[in-house]
Amino acid sequence: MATGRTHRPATRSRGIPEATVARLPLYLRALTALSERSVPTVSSEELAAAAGVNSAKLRKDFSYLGSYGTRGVGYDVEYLVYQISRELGLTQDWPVVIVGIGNLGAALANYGGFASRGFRVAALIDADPAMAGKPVAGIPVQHSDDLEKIIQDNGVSIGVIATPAGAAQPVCDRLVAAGVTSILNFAPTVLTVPDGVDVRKVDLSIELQILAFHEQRKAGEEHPDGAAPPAAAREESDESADQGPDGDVPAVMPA
Amino acid sequence: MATGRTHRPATRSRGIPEATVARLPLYLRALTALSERSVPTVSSEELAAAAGVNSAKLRKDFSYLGSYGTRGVGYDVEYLVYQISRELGLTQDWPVVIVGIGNLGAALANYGGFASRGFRVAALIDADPAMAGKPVAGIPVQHSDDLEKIIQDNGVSIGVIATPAGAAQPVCDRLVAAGVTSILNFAPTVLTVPDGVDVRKVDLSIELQILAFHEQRKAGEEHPDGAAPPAAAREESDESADQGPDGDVPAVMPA
DNA sequence: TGATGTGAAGTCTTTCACAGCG
DNA sequence: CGCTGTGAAAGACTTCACATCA
Repeated sequence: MATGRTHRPATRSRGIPEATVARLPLYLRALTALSERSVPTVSSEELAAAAGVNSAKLRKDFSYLGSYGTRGVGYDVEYLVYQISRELGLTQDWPVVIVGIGNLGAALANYGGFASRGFRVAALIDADPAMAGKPVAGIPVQHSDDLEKIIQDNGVSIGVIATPAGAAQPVCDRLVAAGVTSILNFAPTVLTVPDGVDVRKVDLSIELQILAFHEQRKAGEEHPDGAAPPAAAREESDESADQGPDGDVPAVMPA
Repeated sequence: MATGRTHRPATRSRGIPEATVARLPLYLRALTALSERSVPTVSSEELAAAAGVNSAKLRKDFSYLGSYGTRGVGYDVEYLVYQISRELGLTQDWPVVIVGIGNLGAALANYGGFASRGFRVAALIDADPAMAGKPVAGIPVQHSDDLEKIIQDNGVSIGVIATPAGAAQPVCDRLVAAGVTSILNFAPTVLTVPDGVDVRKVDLSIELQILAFHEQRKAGEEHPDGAAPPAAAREESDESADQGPDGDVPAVMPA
């Protein structure tokens, strides 16, 4: 998931497994929906279904947080929402900067889910002087010359990189030097950061390639030519989360 | 709601571990960069560094594909590019539809990495009649009434959902019914699909929350001192470190 | 000689299955 | 009685370390 390139070992966080941390937002979303419907309690079974995981996993996950349920009853929705929010650090405000206000950066700036939970777009930064001052999603774009000052003035510790691949590492370096310790990278490139800095990547291209891999398999197994199909051609489904790096590769095809 | 959730057994595809599949695109990207620089061969060490993984992992990953290296020398770049491309199914054309042409959908449509590698945006679909006919990224948006026909006419098996959360499941259902078997979901919601359909999700909000979790820990563990110094990125102790002080204020929850 | 390929060991994650509490 | 919480078992993934071979 993240952290310095210098392969960091198991980054267990305060005893909570990374896999569990990655699911907490999922649970939180499901719980929030229940909360809005004024549902008072949920069983692990119900909540698990809503979050798309199995109930044993969910209970195990929650066990890392503490014993927040009631046997024979389930979990108190409001209480759990609060506990998970706190665990995730969402009870505080996180100013975020987005660097690279192109199509994607602008879409991210406009994305509602951003501001929704503790995250606040503190500034938009772009290297193009022509963009400076132009408002995007109601926020004026600032020039990257002022990146360091912007980070410091706003106490930003989370940065989102939505620049072209080539600009990503330099931007990353500047963000880190200015004090950013968490980066969400949308550029199709691997970022190198010092220890203590977390990087998560989101990469359309990688996700598509993974889908293509499975898709190819399905096609191959479905109707195996004219022979008898090996069992049924099913499997997998479910959903997944995760990050994904990489990005650009023309299809070459030597012999 | 068929939650065919009954544990899908395999997490492996054709003997290739899922974790490995997820890294192949990374290797491919690194290899392509080398190829463009006309580098003839790479060692596992070099390639691993470029892809941001460790060399043992990379060698193990490649071992699932076959023995494509030469002892004492390394891997032939062009040959590996081809082998991985083939394994990922990138030697064929994958028509893709994007449903939901809002800020994000439009950004995705414009994203170059899309078309670059075997993936081709076959159609853009939106529910807003006002969008119909309007070209985005040079492709005219079509109305969702015609979704099924569009899927079938173009032989689409991969769909990208960039609609608001509420529309995602219905759109997903229609895509699947029309023949789509792989879905990349950008909507912040859990999709339920029948077995045999793959879903991968990309969720900004979840990624940020995961970062916030770690960020919060850094701040708390830093120097159990006063305020947290920004610039100096402290590192997290690797390994174990089970003990996370984090004596957060025992929270009382909101009623 | 030098780097791959790979059993084996180690670590993390998921799942099972049931004790135990409300 | 129902559902949580959790040891224990199973499984997946990573890392080690070295035999192996070009």
